[in-house]
Amino acid sequence: MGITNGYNERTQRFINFGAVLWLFAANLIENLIKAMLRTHTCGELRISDVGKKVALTGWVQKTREVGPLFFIDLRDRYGVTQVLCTFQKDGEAKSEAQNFLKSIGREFVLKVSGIVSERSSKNTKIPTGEIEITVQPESVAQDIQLLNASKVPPFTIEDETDGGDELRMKYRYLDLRRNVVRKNLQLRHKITQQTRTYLDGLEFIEVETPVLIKSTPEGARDFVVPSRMNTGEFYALPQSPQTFKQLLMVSGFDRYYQIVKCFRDEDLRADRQPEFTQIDCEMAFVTQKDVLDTFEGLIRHLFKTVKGIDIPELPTMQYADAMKWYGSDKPDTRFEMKFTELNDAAKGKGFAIFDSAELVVGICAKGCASYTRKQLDELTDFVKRPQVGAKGLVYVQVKEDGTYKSSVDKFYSQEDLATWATACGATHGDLLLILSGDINATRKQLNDLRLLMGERLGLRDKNTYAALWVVDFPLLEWDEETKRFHAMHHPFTSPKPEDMPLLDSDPGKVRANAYDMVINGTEIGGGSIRIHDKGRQQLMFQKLGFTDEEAKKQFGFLMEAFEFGAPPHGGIAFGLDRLCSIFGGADSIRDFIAFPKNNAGRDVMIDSP
RNA sequence: GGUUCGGUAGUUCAGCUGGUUAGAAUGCCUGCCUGUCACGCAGGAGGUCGCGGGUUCGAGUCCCGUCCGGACCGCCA
Repeated sequence: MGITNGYNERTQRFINFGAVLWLFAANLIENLIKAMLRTHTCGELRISDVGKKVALTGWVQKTREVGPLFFIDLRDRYGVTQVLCTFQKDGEAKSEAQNFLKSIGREFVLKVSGIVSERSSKNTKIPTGEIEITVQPESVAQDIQLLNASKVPPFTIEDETDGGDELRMKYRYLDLRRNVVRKNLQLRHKITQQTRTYLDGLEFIEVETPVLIKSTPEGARDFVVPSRMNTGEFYALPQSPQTFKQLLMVSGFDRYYQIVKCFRDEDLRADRQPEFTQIDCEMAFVTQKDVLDTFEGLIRHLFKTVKGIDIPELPTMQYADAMKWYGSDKPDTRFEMKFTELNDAAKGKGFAIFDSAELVVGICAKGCASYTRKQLDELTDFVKRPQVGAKGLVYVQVKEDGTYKSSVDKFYSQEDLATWATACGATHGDLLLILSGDINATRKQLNDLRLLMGERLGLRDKNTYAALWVVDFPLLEWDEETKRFHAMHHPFTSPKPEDMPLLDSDPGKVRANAYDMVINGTEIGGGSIRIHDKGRQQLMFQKLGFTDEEAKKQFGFLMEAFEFGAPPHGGIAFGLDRLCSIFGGADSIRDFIAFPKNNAGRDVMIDSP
């Protein structure tokens, strides 16, 4: 039922009440329609409504004049309805009504009153295509009411707009009139609404936390807000409500969530905005498994209710395996093309580059043996770009006749190459692509190449979804710049108890009770089981290089709270914008945000900052 | 901070090795058209080739600088 249907059905029944009342009723409708701006939306009238007197409002999508026929496509967010006014063809000068209609331009705002009629020529492409609203030429002045004129819009308000990104951002309010962008925001609405439904069903409570808080030393740069009442002092905007949600656990809220804006003052990307929205969640008295189960449930619920898709149970992958097999902590598992490490097979044959490499690792691109020299050079150029940073690329073509052709034939026999091919699972017609060098850098480079090949081979279909958990992240990460360890997730993440002894001897090896949810190669959410013990939290701060004083100044409130009966707890936060873009099949999150910022963090519409 | 691609009509773009008056599509304006719906047909208007400098007989085109936009690297606990 449409938003205005209630009135109309009642009225319509009234009309049919009896012949005696007919005139009275017709009069009443006439007056009601005059008083109301609209009785229906532009998307709801059907063949069954023929004969009704209605009033519609909306924007002029387009006008068409075909001899004495004058068509107007009237658009609102519900759809498009055609309006028709038929003039007599008498060869006389144009009537006032005709001139008025001709003066109506795109995006003018109209109220149109008229009779729903069956079209003599129907349009099967739109839901309202069987009907049109007819207006008599002599009543145009009363029935087509100009509510507001419009300048000619700078780009077409159509699904396939002619407008470029820059212009669309400057006139974002016009861009938002387009179906595609509006649908993205409706998708976002549905995701947040279903998130609330799911979490509410599990006794989660949505609690708002403050936006003016204090600066944190670790993590991204903070946005800062000067305080008028405390001269020279500043608030920071939250990068996440992390400490507050943990305090809510201490308060006994037990299950909290919040769909909340967060702020990070870092450079932007297609999937990164300085202000973004998280689905922020925390639970008390839970193990890691409880958290994973609960939020795997959320994501399955969203796929089901929003996309109508039943996704399979989420596999779990160790961080170490993700790095080894995919060279990334957010593997795109829509396709295999796993890494094969070739150190044993490739070293010791006199090829200095491989011999001196920490890692020799390859992937098998199915059916790509026929790549030309030019295509292979292109791949080499790709990995040698500064953004990827490889020194070179070794390839092995497994020819259809079972012979091997490689860029390192000088050093390796056909038998050597056969060993590689077998290890990589390559058969006739496949192409091995091999990189070597420092272990972390090489994995990262091969990851870039793997994603490129996946793209080329059409293995990254936007309508296919592969979700998984990546678990057992390292607790700490060495920072070359500051020459110290810092928290990979955040300083409140609990180490795995069995790895605690390593904290002194080999801190980089300590694993954390931390996990990410990854969909199609995008990190969609991440969280951890937290430390809830003051002593252990203090120890963590020490390991991170905080003095006791600094720790107390920064996080004294949290550690003091831990002294008042903090329950074991853990949680997760999802990036709502990214989730929306994945559900919408887009690479950029910008079209899922009503008013996004550009590459330079600028809002070009309001011209700020 | 860096890499890279782009900036030409209202808009999206083409414009070769530097060479006459810078083109197309679409939008806009005018006229015609009795069933259009990406209507059709005929005509018309519309340009500081982002900006500044340089090379040259001559620059939209080449060079340098700069501004703006996109993608990426660094960064993003």
